[in-house]
Amino acid sequence: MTRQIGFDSDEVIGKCMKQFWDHGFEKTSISDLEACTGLKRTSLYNSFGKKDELFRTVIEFYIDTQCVYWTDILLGAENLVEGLDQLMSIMIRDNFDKSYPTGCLITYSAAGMEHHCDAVRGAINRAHGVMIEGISTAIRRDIDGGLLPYTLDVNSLALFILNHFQGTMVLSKTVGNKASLNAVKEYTLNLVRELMR
Amino acid sequence: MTRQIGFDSDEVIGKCMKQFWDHGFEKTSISDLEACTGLKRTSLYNSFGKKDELFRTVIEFYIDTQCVYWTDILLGAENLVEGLDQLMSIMIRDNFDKSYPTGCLITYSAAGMEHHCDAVRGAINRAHGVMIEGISTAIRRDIDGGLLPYTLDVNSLALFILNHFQGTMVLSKTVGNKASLNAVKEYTLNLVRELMR
DNA sequence: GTTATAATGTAACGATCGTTACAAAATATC
DNA sequence: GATATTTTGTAACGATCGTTACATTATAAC
Repeated sequence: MTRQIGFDSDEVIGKCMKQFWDHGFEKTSISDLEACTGLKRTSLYNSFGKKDELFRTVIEFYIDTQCVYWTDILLGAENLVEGLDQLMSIMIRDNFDKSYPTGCLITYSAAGMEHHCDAVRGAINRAHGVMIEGISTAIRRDIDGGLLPYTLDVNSLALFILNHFQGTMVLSKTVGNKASLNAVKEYTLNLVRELMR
Repeated sequence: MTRQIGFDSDEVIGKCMKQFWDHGFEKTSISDLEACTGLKRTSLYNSFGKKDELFRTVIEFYIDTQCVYWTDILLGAENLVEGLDQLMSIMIRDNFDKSYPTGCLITYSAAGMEHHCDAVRGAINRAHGVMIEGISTAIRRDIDGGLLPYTLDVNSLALFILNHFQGTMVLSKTVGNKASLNAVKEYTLNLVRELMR
């Protein structure tokens, strides 16, 4: 009975995500979003609401793709150390892959936490929650397998690892050097290995 | 021969610093700076140049006060572990002190690195450099004192510690909880303690 | 007190921002 | 093919942005 929408929603969200990821919320204008999606602002507003709401949708999309991509690597490995090694290597590699934005959309957004509306702040917190949950699952699996002591505080170790991730996402903006970040990686890996004895 | 300036320069820079620290570069308008300093835009432009240039000056001021405040704590302690323990505790405490902005001006600015001009990017890098230098000095002191092995790679350990700092500055925006961040701190401290054996 | 110089105050500039009103074009149902 | 409905395109809205031109006020040197 009516005209059908002429674009794939996920594809558009993906393009917006890349734009926000690259330039941040403030520095991405509606005109930028028009340019990167090929759509007119009216279509964007009709389908995704205001800039705030679109950004929230973008973060959810980021969680469903990027965060899940990361936790899948972590959980696809034999054990925590193996998974961390792979994941951190990939994070560093991707940060120097010019075809993708540097850093992390969530890290960037969390740094400007106060400027966002409740819904966006909720999404940012959810992203951290997803990462913590993925890491915690990997830790618990190793505890159950007898690789890590059952006395270990899962939450705080998971937060330590997330702390490392966030730090690396910041440093990859200033340290233009893969080797240095890989050296940092080794320290964190060694720490986890120590826990296994 | 001419009218004298009617304000203390450092005091004004300090007020601008707090504003940028709290709200970031983009979200701080010239009107905001007028409001927080009590000066008119003309005076700000006359004394400090354009927004970019003022921001650069603010970052230098941040280095000379905040970064030096941190490295002084690190170097004022008996050894690296002691210094790190004190410094991290103070960082966490200050992040929850409502009378001061949360997080770190440099972390925030580094996250949006690409949007800044060359001069500002240079200042951000210099800030990281100052921190690395401070940490490295503390490490070398322990090596010289026989507390740490002389085979230790100073640069990468310093970067690992800075990585931890940056992570914590990000997480303090989402983790509204001192105890969690202190638990993370303990992991990093234990790692450094392990290096001493 | 006159004069030169610089700080301050007022007001506006053009540009860009997010958002919306409204007309035009397109398509599924009848 | 006519009708209803929704997407698209055009254009503008008011607000705010960083910046500047210019008049005014204040002060040091003569």
